[in-house]
Amino acid sequence: MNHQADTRRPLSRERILDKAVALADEAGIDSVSMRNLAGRLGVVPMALYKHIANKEALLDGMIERIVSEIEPPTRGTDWKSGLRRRILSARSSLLRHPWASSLFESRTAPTPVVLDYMDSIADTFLTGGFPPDLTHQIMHTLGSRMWGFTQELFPSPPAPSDPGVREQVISQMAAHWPHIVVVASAADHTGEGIVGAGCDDQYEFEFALDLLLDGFERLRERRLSS
Amino acid sequence: MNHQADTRRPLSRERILDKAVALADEAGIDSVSMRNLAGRLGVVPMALYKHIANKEALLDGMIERIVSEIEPPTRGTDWKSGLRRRILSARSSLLRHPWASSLFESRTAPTPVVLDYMDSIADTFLTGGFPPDLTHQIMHTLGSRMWGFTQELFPSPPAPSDPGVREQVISQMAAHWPHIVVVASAADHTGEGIVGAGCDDQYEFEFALDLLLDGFERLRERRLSS
DNA sequence: ACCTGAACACCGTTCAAGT
DNA sequence: ACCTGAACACCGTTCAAGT
Repeated sequence: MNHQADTRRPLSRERILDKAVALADEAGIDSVSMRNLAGRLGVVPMALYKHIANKEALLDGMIERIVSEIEPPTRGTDWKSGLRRRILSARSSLLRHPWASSLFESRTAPTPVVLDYMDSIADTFLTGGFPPDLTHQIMHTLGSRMWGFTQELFPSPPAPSDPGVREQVISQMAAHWPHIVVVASAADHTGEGIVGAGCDDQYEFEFALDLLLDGFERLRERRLSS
Repeated sequence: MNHQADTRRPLSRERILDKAVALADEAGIDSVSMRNLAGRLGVVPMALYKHIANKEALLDGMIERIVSEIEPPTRGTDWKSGLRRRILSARSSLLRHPWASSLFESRTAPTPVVLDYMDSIADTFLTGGFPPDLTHQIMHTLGSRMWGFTQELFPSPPAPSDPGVREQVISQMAAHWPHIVVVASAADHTGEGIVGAGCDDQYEFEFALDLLLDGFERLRERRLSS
């Protein structure tokens, strides 16, 4: 038994979720299997099933842990800065656990904790003067950015450390996809301008978030004035 | 052999991908396993490995099929309407295969076909007068909407067909999450206004897309005039 | 009440062998 | 050159049995 299993403490939902999150942080989400997790807890796989219905429930429980870390809404601010702050808090919560955003994407049914968060976001808009139908549309528009993440579909290859090799990779890419290379090299807010290195995810996230929030504000003004 | 395997035709990458797409359409992406797929082709699992490196390569090949269905760029239009048209074409391509967007989300490394598409999107912006750094930022902002989909994180439970039961579910939800119910019921562009039924995904997608495109245009004007 | 052992029906992938 | 058989190291989950 090389995982120092603590067989004295009894198993519990809490202890299982703690270990699941720790295991995912340490070895990636793929290593969170019922069997492996049980092994880490010094227990036979079936022992888990007395505390957690099945694997889906385990994953939902892990999501719950992440969502619980998000800052509660701050009262007394305008909708825009309050929301901005809260979403950036959700983001930092997600960033602490690199597996979290892909797990989020894979879930289909929302749990109560997830609904609580969405309810409070809806409340922020409604209280901020957005009519319900507009709130509906802009919440769809916000999408996963409500949880502080975006799908990273743009290629950011692990840039080779050797500058010569890197140069070569870039020129090979440029032969096939010249516009991608131009655009990828133009992330000049870090002052580097190198493919796969000059892109600051936090900057990009806030850029997109602010574009959306400004867009929402404009729609709200248009509604209120008509 | 109840899957009418055609043992006369030789196996090929094309034939494997055809069957994989058909299998996913018919039985869901989870049923696309190397073993099950091989069975449908009347062949032993290992036979696939002579034509496709591994499961990852199979999934990448399936993505390729989807991306190939997207309309090529139309020359002679302004960047905005050309892009809008192309993205909506990507969307209809994705909608033909319900498993496609979640498969997209799961991929990490872009294939050449994927890079081709992104290169042509970048080209559209650059040719349309966007400087490279702004193009970089707005392509991040566009995110998965470039491919015609958004994560559906808003709860849309399968609405019970019985109106009485439905009424009851809604009032139970309203007890815990009143704002969600208000907002979900407000999708009045279909004239229904019922949770889980009144929401038109295509309308929501176009709403969000247009908000983004308008935002991009405004940023471009600001740059050009400064 | 809580944990265990053995089993079932699956995975992706390897290796050496067949034709 | 292309396909096969057997095996390895895994999955999630069931059931009946132990303490």
